[in-house]
Amino acid sequence: MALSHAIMTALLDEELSGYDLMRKFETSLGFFWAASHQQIYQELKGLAAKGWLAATPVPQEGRPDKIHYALTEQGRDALAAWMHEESRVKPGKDDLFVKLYNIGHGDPEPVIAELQQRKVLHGQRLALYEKIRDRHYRNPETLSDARKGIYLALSAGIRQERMFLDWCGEALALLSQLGSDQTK
Amino acid sequence: MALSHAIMTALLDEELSGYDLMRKFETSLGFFWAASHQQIYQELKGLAAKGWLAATPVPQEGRPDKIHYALTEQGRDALAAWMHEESRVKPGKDDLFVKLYNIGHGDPEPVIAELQQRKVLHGQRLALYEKIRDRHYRNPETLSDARKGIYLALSAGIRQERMFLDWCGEALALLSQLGSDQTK
DNA sequence: GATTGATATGCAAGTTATTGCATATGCCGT
DNA sequence: ACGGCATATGCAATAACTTGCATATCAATC
Repeated sequence: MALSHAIMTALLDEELSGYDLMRKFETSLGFFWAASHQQIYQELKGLAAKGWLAATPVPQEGRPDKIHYALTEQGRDALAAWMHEESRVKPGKDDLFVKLYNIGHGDPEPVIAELQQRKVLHGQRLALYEKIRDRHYRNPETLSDARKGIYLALSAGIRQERMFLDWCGEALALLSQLGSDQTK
Repeated sequence: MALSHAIMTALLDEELSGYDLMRKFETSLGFFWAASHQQIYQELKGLAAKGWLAATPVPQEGRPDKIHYALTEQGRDALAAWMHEESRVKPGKDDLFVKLYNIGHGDPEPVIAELQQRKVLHGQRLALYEKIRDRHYRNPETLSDARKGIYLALSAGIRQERMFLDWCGEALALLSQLGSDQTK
């Protein structure tokens, strides 16, 4: 249950609403942690009930009222304690790899098509991440401690996208041969 | 629900028991799809009930009886149809990246320690995967279609491990500076 | 004028995955 | 003799996550 800790981490320096958090998870945090708005709102309630977050309703005009969440002392302590626990890793899951295992037993076309889509997708993401790095994280050594951590997460994202992009190239090259000398 | 399809893919060429599958998921298939034995046994029951797998009890002496599962015609059809569906991707989740975001607000020691562990882990995995590649997948172009797919999955694994290993190096280099000029 | 999209939060039901336990036998080492 | 490990399958409870729906207002677009 580390979604709670990801949320608390996002609240280290600023108060945010569920909606704000949702957008954070769609962009920066989302590079390595996916969460839907339903999950976030539920988790926020749970964390507030536990006393790790403090909820403050913020009335608004012209748009729906929102609720600001802030880290409490207890929340900070819990987060600090969590830093000493062993990290949990859930490897990703991707149908495409299962399909690759399957490719000898049927039409390889859909897999090739998907690989081409992925190549485009990862190319776009790579460009985006590199843009962010070039704008805000030019010289990693000179960054503040907090920003060094963020830079490293970004760097992992960049490396991953580039890796996947290269691999798409290899896969398409190898499978195009296969596509051509197959009878079907 | 693509675990079912991963299982069926493993049964394309051979009958296997739940236990056999479990070991496959711990090794080769496990490179990109994680599943516990509880999940596998449950899924097998479901697939047999659906008619996609045929279960055959195999009495044994000296050890517990087992159940062999084989793909049925229906199962093959379902798998072929699934190949045309859009792939689902679940990105992985890793506490370590959340902790990196957190690193400006406390003791960076545990994160550095974990990075060192990861470096070793990914180094070992990389060596293992490369050994397999060098033994069985030397010349990708000359492989059969089915094995080309498996080679590509392996190649992705190798690239990922190498990428992560390199990144660990970058992270440790950057964070060692941080560790030294911090007062605490 | 009507649809779409952004803002903002939430319930309910279902699926998927994890954790912990349970059983039963045989082999291997000490 | 006894503990631990491999073989082999499974149940039950909980946690985590997805899917579909619901509400309400304002701004912008067609």
